[in-house]
Amino acid sequence: MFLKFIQRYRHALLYGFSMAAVLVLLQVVEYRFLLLRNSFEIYIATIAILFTLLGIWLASRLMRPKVKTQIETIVVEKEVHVVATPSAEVNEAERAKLGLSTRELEVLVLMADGLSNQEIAERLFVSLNTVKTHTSKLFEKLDVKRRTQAVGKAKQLNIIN
Amino acid sequence: MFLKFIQRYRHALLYGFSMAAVLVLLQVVEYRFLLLRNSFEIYIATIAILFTLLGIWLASRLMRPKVKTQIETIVVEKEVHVVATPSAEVNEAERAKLGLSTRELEVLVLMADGLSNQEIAERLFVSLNTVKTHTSKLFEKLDVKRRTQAVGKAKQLNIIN
DNA sequence: AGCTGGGTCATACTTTCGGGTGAATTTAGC
DNA sequence: GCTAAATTCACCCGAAAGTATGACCCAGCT
Repeated sequence: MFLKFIQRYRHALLYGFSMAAVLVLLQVVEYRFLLLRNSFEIYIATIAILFTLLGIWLASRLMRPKVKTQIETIVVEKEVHVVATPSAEVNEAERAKLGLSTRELEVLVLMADGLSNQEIAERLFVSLNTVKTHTSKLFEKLDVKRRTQAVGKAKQLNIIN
Repeated sequence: MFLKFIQRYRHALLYGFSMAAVLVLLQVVEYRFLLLRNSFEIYIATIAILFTLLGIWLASRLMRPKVKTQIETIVVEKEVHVVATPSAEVNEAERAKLGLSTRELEVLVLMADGLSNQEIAERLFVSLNTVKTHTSKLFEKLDVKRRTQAVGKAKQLNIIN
């Protein structure tokens, strides 16, 4: 838990600590070297440059490894699939765990096929408003905000497909 | 000559001017707001944060992907592997076949994570309108009408994981 | 009979999407 | 240098999605 947090936000944390360290360091030496020579500007400029470099470093750190992490996590997911899913069973377990009703599940499936609410409504012979109600509850139960996320999460949990 | 120099190092110059401007600005207001409240640290921290952001921006400007040609040449090699590769390689072949640009692919990936256009815009440091343009072209190239379908098709084609 | 959960529908409102169009700027390739 | 593709951004507009709230019906349970 805690370790994972550190792992995940290690760069941000490191940045924070660096910032603190630099500030402390600069304050220690400020009286003897900088302010004596009436060079407040140099002091600020130093900080500016330092933190610009830090920003550049941060950016290069944060932008790269994203793809890698995704791939790795997905590999894990796939291993799970192999070990424990004959598809239709986990399906039911997860569905029950989340408290999804049959109707909501139907909507979810059609949603995953990329149908619009209107199309889902026509397919299920209900009104558009009804579909919206279902999707709303669906999002609530799946703890997501958008249909794209709902589909993603549902697939990940093996509720559908 | 001189114009070309400006053209080429426009970002660096802009950075320099920004830095100067911020310093001046901060010095103008420092006496009334900051030092009055005995918050020298806040002053420094503000500068640090500002220039960190500037650094990040600079980095994302300067080290942006210029790899288009490389990718396309590599694609040829990787098509050889296509038969026997499950994830990351088929990726490239299909991407090239559909003519998806790097930026479009980035948008696609974030879209598959269930982010809204606004969130994607913030993540990529571009405007909402730009993201919309990308999604439009994506839908066209993937021959779909909605983002849900785009994500589904992309996953099916192994363009994204 | 009363309560509960699922399903249905509505109205009103806000936000997000997506289409269409045009345009400036960069970059790569010729 | 010129061209083509890529990237960026803007404005408008209509459609779709999503939120909030309330209401009605019905089957099953207590």
